[in-house]
Amino acid sequence: MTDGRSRHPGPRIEEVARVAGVSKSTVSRVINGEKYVSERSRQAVHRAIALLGYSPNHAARTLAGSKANAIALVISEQGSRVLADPFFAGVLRGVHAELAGQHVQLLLMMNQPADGQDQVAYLTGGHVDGALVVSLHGEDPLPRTLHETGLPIVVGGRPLAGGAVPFVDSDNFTGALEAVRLLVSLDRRKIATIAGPRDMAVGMDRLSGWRCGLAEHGRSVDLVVHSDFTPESGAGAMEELLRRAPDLDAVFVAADIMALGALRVLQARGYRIPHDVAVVGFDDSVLASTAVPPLTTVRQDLEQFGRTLTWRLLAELAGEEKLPASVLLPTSLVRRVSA
Amino acid sequence: MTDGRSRHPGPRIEEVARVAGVSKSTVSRVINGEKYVSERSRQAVHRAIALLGYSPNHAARTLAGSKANAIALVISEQGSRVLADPFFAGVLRGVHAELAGQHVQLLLMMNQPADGQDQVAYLTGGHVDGALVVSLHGEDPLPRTLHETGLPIVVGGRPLAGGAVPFVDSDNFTGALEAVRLLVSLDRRKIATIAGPRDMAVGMDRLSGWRCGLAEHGRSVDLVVHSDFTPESGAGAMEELLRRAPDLDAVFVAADIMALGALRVLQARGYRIPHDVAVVGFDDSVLASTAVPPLTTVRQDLEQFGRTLTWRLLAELAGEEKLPASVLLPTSLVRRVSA
DNA sequence: ACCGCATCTGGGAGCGCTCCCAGACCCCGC
DNA sequence: GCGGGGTCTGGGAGCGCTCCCAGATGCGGT
Repeated sequence: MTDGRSRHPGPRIEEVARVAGVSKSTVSRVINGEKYVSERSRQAVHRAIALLGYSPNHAARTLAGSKANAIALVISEQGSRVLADPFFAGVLRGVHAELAGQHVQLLLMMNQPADGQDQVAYLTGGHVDGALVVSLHGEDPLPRTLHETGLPIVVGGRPLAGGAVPFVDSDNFTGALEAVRLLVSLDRRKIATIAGPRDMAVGMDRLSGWRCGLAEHGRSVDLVVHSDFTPESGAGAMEELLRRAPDLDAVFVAADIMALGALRVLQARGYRIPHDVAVVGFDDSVLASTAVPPLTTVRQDLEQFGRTLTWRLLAELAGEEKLPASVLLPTSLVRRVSA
Repeated sequence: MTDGRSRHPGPRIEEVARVAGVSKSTVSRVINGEKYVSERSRQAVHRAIALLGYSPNHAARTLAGSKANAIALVISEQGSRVLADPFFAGVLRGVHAELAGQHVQLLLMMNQPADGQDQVAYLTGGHVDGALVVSLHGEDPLPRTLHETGLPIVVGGRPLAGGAVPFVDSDNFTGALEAVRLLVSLDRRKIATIAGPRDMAVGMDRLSGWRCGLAEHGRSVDLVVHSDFTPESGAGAMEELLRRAPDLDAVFVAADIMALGALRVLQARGYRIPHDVAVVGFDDSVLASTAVPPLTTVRQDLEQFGRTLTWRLLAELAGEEKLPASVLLPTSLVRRVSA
């Protein structure tokens, strides 16, 4: 059962050419969308392709041509930090959608601690035309390293490790800012935050938004506890906040998953939500709508994230000019019960 | 910045041959681990490869050879059912680990409703040597379709759509069985279950385990409500169970994520856990340890799942004989507070 | 001594494309 | 009329490998 399908199945370009009554050069031009092909030939080729069910051989194109017709999706799990799951599938769906009909293969690579050098070598070795690097750990050196080799890359999530690496990210700052503005408009006086870790841009940007939102109303920005995107640490952070300010009346939590822990602690302490303490999360994950009470949160569109990431890379590969160095995607406040 | 890296960077096989003082045929043999190469030549080639930093050109190997040196990871999201996220990243990590050092590219494809036929054509078109099909929807026809074309595939999760398609799955049946045995040993008299949907093998297998566990003690297997792996539906199912049997004293919930909803309903109704009602979940997701109270659950090792999936496919591609048609991976009970 | 077989080696065809070059044809301006 | 473009076309080299074939060498059995 292992094979039976011989060498390379299906018709070759030669055959398409014969059926279409043109040369294989012309067929190649049609496939690659070049100009200088008459409408007549183009039609004939398309008909022949459809008739024969022709699909170009990827390896041959890559070998003969000057591009690899493939991009890599690199998932960089720097250190022990594990990729946040919900994030992943959503983005992936977007990437795939954007790639549809592009004759571009999507190669998957995970950056395991061991194979740092190998991976760079592989990526810059001409196997791919560019890479999408999804790295939640902001100081991961990989994006910069790759960018410096000249390989076109786009990073998902703002890299902290500087350089002029193009990236796509959700507008975490503005999302947080609007969350705070909502809390202010609800007349909350003492607004705390449970922030993400300091070495992740996503955490820091949300923290900045919170700070700005308070600063623009002349409020104090003291009530910050850093945490690490797990429910336990969210609970721990909430406990500390309550110790420091038992009379707080609002918390902006930098991730729904942490908000779950915070909610639990608040309720255990007898705070009513949102009456005593208003809570706003971030992400609008599946957890938000099913929390008790349902969580008001900041939504980011992960599929859009993936699409944009891919679009940006493909545009660069297509040689487009004047591309934005980076893109911030809008977030939106989803109002539920907790605030 | 778009290029500068010329056609195909790095040394060719010819150059390795020159440096090693052998012919390129011999280098090729070494790379592919063929026999009939003297130890002397082998060493020389390895040294030359290391010296030059040579890495074989994937496209050329594929074009010249009779295999594609790539496998596909197909994520089949049949219908509107969205791939369960936590599942995904874990499995992926395992797949990648198993592939390390194998000179095999991992291609990612998602089966979007639109492109069913294209995808089959692509997969059977010689671009890949085999495929890993991860499909949570048991009646998805894709695994069977692919298998019938003769393309070597392994399915992650037992397919319901019959055929003799090789698969790897967690031993959901035994996991559920042991969960029930635990509940029985705790002297619970009225053990209900919140099951998964009927069209997913993962749901049905866990249900069977529950049934068997009760049957072996002559208990009734009436208290079943089907649900769909979301917290809301878990809550709804719990409500219905309580309506039917307010005096139940244990629930086996077929997924942690549903257990969250069930826990909430039980507590809202004033049931103490585990005192009044014991709850056992499944998956040991991150949610389980942080639930209140921490959830006793059945653990499946997702990374192992991915590794096994990949191992099975690679073994088949290597022409290994006597491979098991399918593999069930052990699960283990994780005892926490809820039961 | 011979033949066989297993072991090791190099040469060269060719995988299916893309890209370059040369040429045919047209329409324009002078 | 003729030259200089732009448009369209086909032929063929060659991308970097693998695989086949032919040959060279060694070692056993008869």
